[in-house]
Amino acid sequence: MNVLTGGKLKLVQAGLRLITETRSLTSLGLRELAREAGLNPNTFYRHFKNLDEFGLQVLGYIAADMKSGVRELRQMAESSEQASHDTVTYVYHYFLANPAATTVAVRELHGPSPLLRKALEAQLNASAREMAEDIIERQLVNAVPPETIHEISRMTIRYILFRAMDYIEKPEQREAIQRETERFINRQFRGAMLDNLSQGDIETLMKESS
Amino acid sequence: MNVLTGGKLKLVQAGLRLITETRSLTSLGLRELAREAGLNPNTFYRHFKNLDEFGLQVLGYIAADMKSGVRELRQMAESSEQASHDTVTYVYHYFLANPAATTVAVRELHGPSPLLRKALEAQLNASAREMAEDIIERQLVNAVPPETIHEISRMTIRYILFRAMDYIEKPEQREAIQRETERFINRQFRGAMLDNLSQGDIETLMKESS
DNA sequence: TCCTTGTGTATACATGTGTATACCGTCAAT
DNA sequence: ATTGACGGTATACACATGTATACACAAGGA
Repeated sequence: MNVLTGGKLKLVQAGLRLITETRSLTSLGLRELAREAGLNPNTFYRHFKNLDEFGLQVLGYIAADMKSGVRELRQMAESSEQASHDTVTYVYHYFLANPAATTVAVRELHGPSPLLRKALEAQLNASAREMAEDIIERQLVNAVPPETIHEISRMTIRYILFRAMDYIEKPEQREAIQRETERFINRQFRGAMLDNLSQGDIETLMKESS
Repeated sequence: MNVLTGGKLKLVQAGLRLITETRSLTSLGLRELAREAGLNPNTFYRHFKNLDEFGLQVLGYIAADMKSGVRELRQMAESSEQASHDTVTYVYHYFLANPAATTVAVRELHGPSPLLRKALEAQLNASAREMAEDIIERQLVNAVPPETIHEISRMTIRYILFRAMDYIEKPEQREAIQRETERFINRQFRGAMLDNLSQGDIETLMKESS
């Protein structure tokens, strides 16, 4: 049984709630958690060996959740422009719907715990790989070699996560952030098409097209 | 007198030392700090009102230091490729030489304290503005409108900071990270040159050049 | 000379923390 | 019907934390 019930669920939810407010996963206290969950402090031990295990488990659930979310992303899209727009829209909406999970991910990705950092990085790389393979399979940008697509995917995933906090916290900037992210992606891929051209080549190319 | 002396200096240094190890600025304790500094816990109060003020001051010193470092960046560079290479080299070396300051910046940029976050963001935006104005003044990429240069600068600054932790912690990846970052910047600017072209335009352009 | 100011120390207190031990109800299996 | 695991509780302990008050001592100006 992998699903959360009862006290364990309450504790995890309490953790996510606290994190969204002001805290970070690694700074949560056992008593604090129990208090927020409305349980006796010692109940914590019924479900987790210590706080590290708690953190890892929370991360695990978040990862599973995100993964199932991203999987739904495999949709139709005619062009790469279209794809980037759709993807960005979807991902940001996901972040907005799961602010706690997003905050955890952003905070702990550079947080003080090497354990959590490693786990999160693996998770991000997996997402990036999926994204890249999707792009390659659907031949959205076949002018760019696969390895470059993977690299850009990794960058993009991180950039989006980076902007996610602002997206969540500053509603009036959401549209701007989303468009900015789309520009980011498009410039990366378009720029990558010119990777093997020298700067001189590009300058003459630009003059020709004007 | 803006320079740090005696106990105050010791406390700030202790803070930076602790942060580089495992901690984050906002999670530092007053007693912990004093212990690391070899001082009596209450000496802390002689210099700082509370831990928030301590954090802000530390950030202030870091910001001042970084600013003076970045200012030295205004150097000669023939082309934008050359400039991006030089800049990236310099910035990463700076990070390497100031791991504590870098770690603080990365951690707190998305950390739990809104106060520190705001302060850091302002600092980053200032750096990005400087970078953009430098690029514009020296006409390194005059095919791209100023507003776009500013946008790319903001993205770049954040991306570099993002990668800084890996750069510091994984020596064997440093070269790779640096080259990756250069590609990032070049693709952004090259991609931006094509901003006002449709996807069809680009495809024909690519075919012509082959 | 005295007095103030700056810096560091010592002691003390209330509060919060992680953890250990022991107790209790529910419920399913034997 | 008894047993044992599971989830939850109560009490207690040792320790760390932020903070308040009071003391010490050096340097400098009046």
